[in-house]
Amino acid sequence: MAKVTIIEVAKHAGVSKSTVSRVIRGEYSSVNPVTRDRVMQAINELGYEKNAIAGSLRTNETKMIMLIIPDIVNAFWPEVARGVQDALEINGYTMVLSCSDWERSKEQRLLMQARNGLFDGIIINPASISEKELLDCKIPSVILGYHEFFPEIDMVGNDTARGTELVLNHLYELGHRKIGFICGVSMRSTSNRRINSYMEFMKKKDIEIERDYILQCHYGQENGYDAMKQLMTLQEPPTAVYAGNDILAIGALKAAKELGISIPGSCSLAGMDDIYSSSVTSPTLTTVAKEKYKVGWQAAVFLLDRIRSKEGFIPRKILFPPTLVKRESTGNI
Amino acid sequence: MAKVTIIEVAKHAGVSKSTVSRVIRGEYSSVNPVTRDRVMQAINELGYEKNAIAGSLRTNETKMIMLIIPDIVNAFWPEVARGVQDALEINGYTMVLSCSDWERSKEQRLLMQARNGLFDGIIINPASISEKELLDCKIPSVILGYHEFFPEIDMVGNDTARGTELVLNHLYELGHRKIGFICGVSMRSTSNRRINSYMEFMKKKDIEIERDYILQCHYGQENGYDAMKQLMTLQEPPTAVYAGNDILAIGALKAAKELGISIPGSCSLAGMDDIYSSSVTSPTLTTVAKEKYKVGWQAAVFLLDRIRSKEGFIPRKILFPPTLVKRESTGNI
DNA sequence: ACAATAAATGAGAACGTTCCCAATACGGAG
DNA sequence: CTCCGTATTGGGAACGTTCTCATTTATTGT
Repeated sequence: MAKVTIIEVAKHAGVSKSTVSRVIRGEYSSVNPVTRDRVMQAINELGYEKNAIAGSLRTNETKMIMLIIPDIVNAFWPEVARGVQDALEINGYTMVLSCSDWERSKEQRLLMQARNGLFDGIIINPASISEKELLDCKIPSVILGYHEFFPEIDMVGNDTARGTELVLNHLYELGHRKIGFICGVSMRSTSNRRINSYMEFMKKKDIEIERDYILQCHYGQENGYDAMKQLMTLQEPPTAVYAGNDILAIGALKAAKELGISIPGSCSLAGMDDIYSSSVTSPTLTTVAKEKYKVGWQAAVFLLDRIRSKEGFIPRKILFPPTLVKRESTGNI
Repeated sequence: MAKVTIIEVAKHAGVSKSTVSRVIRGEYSSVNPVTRDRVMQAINELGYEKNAIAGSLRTNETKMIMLIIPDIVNAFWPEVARGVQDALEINGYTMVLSCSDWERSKEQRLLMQARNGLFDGIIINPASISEKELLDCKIPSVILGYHEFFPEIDMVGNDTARGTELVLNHLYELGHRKIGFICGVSMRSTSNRRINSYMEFMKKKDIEIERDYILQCHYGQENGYDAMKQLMTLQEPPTAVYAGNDILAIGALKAAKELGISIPGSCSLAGMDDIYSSSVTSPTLTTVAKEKYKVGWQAAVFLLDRIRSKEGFIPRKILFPPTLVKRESTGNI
């Protein structure tokens, strides 16, 4: 009943605990095959199981990585998490998933745990912490998503600016010039960048920017709904609307239906993220697919890399190019 | 740079490490307020941070709980996970999330980690392991979902049989007697139970069971699509279809559209799970909402309970009653 | 057959806490 | 003034590994 330790195994096999330890850790090269077998047998007979905690105390590594995301319920993150997990797993690491809920206090509490030596690394989509706070953890880390304020840290995300451009260009090519923009506002800088992308595109195409066409709101379906109603009741409503994410677009679609506006007949509509739901509405939504799994995977790869070769890299940044998913909600003017 | 330990804090504050340890653990009752302050100050000045690993080695607890689910990408689980996490968090525990992918080997690997002493408890939706394997871990555990083969272990889930009954009754009351059933097949016993519920209901209502109305398939959208086509091309197609989950229902809806069958005009359609997507299709889908967050929360509560009062409980089982969500896809015959 | 090298093993000190028990200090009662 | 209970503190042994050396045993070349 009392749990069996390496020492008892050693006694039972008639060797020293050092030898048992070597066998456990798979350091076969330096232990005689026949004693190895004897030890193995002792392990099986006694039902020995290694105490990972004790090992970690000595080696200073836990083979566990903490992944901090704002919210698992949000459809985007689970797939990223899967990428992280799969990449870690084949390298013998375990993923620990936690949510910050965009709350500073939770985020800090989680980081604190990491500092306590429980994790060998952190992959985080930062909600409110600063680069300094992260660096202070003295633990290898990788940033998820585009964040301009973390110059020193590895980063992997999606090139949303490029995504915006893809959508706008698609609408432009369909003949649209009056393009509304329902822009989600997040805690960090992402959404302003999107507005910039929009502005730039318009400038590049020599389209005058109509302030009323740009609406900022939170990322909820009802916000998309409200925004769409607002856009459609302008004296001169846009002929196409780009919503900052699919949830907003779904809300917008609902508004259009209520107003009797045919999509894409009277107005084209496009979203971003390519969540599953956007493929089951009627009409199905044109949107931009971001890399999710791949982002998670790459983040894990970067992190493991850092963990293994401690020093002196320059920070690496990867933004994956998103792809346009053309569906039914966009059409010629 | 070298990390500062309890000993250096002790030196710096001019006390013994025992005293520092007491302060760290918040055992304030047995340390003089003034020395306490001195220790606190030393901690701050040196930037001391407790090494959780070392502590765990001694106390034999890590305050970490492993949650094993088949797949985070599946819309159902994230919310359960949130429930677990929130309940654990307020009790000072951390959730570690891992996915088994319904693979026996992964599941076993995860359990093995738990046996290694890394976790104080397990909450699991078992894919392939047996009760014995779980009990062998000698760690408090809770089963997620309905599983008949775990009599000795606490369990919390949804009463899907009741859910099926709710849907069927709803359709019955709308006048439907010819009810098709697209039944998902899972690795474990759940789906057979659903067929039983269906059979029982039909028997209770004195409706003769038409074998052709019952189709078994995997839980993919395309499977729902195929099944619906099959049902609708029978000589005497059903006037209502109940799909085992929303994904199947969405596939079925697509098939109906292609066949020009109006929903709910010519055929009613209902799903189960109440995933977000089922609220954005046209028509929106009638479905059954299961408790997700609550299930996770309750599982965590049970587990903590077990952890705290080691011995001799009888196993507890809770099945939450699901609720019918009436939407547009069901109507009078 | 002997030295030199390589392979296999063992002994014991870390790792940084917590826990048990002994030691000391401080009051108040007798 | 002494004794005893209580409140604080300190000392050192766990906890179960891994790691560094030293030691023993086998192997090779001459």
